[in-house]
Amino acid sequence: MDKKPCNSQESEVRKGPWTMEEDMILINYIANHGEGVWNSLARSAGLNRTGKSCRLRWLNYLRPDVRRGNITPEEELLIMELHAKWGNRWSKIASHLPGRTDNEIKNYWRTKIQKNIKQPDSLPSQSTDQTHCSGGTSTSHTMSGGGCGADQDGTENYSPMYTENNLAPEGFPAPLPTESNDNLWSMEDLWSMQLLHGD
DNA sequence: AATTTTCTCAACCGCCTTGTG
DNA sequence: ACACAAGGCGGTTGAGAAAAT
Repeated sequence: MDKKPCNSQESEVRKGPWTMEEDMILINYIANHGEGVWNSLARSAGLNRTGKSCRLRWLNYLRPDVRRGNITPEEELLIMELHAKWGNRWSKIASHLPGRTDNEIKNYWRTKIQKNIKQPDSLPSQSTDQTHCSGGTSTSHTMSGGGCGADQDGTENYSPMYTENNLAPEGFPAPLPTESNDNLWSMEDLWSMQLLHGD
């Protein structure tokens, strides 16, 4: 790791919503060079973003195998089961839901499930058995190192299953057909532009 | 039709862990 | 063994969209 703070760059670091152009740069760069070493990636790609920001953008939004759209009842059930088991270990839970990101699951939990827990009247049929885990969310940072290390099934990794009819650059899983097209304006455009720009 | 309220989601922040020199 | 930097994770917030009044 290079320990250079990269001098004045920091003052130029952009924040806030990503532009389409930035998305394209990031996608294009990763398509050609792969992920990893986010700080230098951000620099090399010419993005005035922090490595963290690039990583987040990629993982939560740009990654071609990100599955967007409604959480299915099956997924909801799984989320509740896993949450009951592990608490707020969102990334861990997400690893068992192909194409879903920890951020998405976290949001879903907070907006949908947690709300239902607070209003038992409106509980969906299956959520009755998990009210206990609302208290369990307080696992907070006790996890570090210990608890969640006991990952019985950490081996079963995330197998992208939505890779059909896609146009992805070589070596890339394809963009997923999503249930809701809200974000597709950018993703489709970006991916096709990325293809045009090629390598 | 206009305004207000509620909901959803993308992104940032701070802390912790891990890796490297 | 220690210090530093980067990566990763969970919590929180703000903006925009949708729904309700």
